[in-house]
Amino acid sequence: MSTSSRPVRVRFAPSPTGMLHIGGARTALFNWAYARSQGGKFLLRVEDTDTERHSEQSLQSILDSLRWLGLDWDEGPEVGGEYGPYFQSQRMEHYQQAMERGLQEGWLYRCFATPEELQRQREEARAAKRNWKFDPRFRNLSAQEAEARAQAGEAFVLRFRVPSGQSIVIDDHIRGQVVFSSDEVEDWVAVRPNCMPTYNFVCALDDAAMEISHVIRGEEHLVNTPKQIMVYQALDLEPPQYAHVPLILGKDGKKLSKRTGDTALGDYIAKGYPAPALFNFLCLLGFSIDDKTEIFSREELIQAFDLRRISKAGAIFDTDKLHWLCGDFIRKMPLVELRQALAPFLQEAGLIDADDSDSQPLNQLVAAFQERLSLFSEIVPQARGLFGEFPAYDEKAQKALGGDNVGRILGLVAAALEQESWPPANFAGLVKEVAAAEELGMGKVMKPVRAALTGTLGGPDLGSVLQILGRERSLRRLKECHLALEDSLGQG
RNA sequence: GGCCCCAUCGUCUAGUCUGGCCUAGGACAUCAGGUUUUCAUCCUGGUAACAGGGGUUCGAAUCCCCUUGGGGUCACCA
Repeated sequence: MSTSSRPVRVRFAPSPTGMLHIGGARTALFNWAYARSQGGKFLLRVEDTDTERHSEQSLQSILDSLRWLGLDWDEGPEVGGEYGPYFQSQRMEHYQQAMERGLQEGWLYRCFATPEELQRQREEARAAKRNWKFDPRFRNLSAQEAEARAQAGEAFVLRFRVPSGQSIVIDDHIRGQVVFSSDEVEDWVAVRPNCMPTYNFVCALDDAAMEISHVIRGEEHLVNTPKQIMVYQALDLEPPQYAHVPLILGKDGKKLSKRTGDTALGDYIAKGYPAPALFNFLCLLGFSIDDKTEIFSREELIQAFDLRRISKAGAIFDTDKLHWLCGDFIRKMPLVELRQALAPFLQEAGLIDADDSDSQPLNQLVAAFQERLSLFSEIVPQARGLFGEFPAYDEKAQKALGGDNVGRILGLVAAALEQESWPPANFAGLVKEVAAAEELGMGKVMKPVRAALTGTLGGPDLGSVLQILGRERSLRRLKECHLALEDSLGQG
């Protein structure tokens, strides 16, 4: 059967050695989108052949991250499937068979060179500015001798016998035709001395066993592809189709790394990035629906997804645009949802009680800041000044409070406010009256009032601020500020 | 260094396969105005790119070659 007519089966194959990387998340996303757009299957396979490094905790956090992004898998951990197991550490029998076959058919051979020897050879070659491939001494050792040395207990690895003089052609969906010469490929290690197979070997073996039709992965794997294709050829199987996605770059133009910002999806979750915004943004990195569409839903993506619309060049992770997108999502969220998203951050900061998810002040806070947030966590410093203790006056506020008659004005506003029912029906009108009586512009009154109320000059309209603060706290802040100013006047 | 990939505004990109509709479109950022009691939002407008050089062609951002630049990779990691 030709690969093009095979049912679409794609996989994301994380190695549970840490949190899910942003790049990995996007790769998973593209795989998912392709499967969903083609009516195929999206599977997860855990690459845990390096027993030293993998951890259950990493796996859980990776699965959580994928779920958070809304990437559901049809086969894999926790859901099973017909092609399992989906943990490489549980697939040893499969690999064992292939090893034996490879040894028998001669495309795998035992290499007895020690790591130290190889290391030395590499260094020598580097010093002599020579290219070094591998130690060829064992490539043509007779089967009997190799067998004998193995029997004698000598440690060995299994190397893949790379044929010489061949062209390996990859018809990449994104990159077009890429040709490698087999002469450039070393006799790579397929099986470690402890019998654990290595990545390139199991990857091909499992992709074949799981009938993966399309391998969609990061461009850093492009150079591995010839090795994997050779495994298919040795097994007399047809390789899958490939699509190598460009890398996500940091501000420095290099592969995104911790140096230049958060690289783990978990970091973004913790900081309160809205999931649909991050989902959308990840798509925009290296993919476009058309010349205009910036914001789209999962359904619209599935509808429009096409491997041909993935670009070839690497993309810098543009946090400015991400923040804009997040803010846009937040502005469009129904208030109830936004409140639910914000509540955990406020609770964590001790600004609301665990059972307070629907109080009036909270609802007003949410409404007042909806258009001022780009991340959920940004509500915390804002709420702190309104729900918590009065924050210190910032520089601009101090300046606003330093004008002539400010103390007097605050007193007037406070007095007028005290006469009003609560919440005041028309606070702006009230301020206007005070301003008119004092023959001042409205701003001359609003500014100091705002400063007295919030300690700063920016923020939601004061009508909302009053409601969030409540009558008692509002009046207290105004009066305290008023008194402080009168005092300093009296003294000075 | 070898091999491989890539190259449009500062950034993400459309346009490239199937040359002409491109006086190169959109978005973010930025700048300037407007709305608003401040901030934010919102609206309007501006600045800003086909890396360079050769070809091919009536015509090239688009095809070919070279140069330059950037990236990836060279493990008993994945």
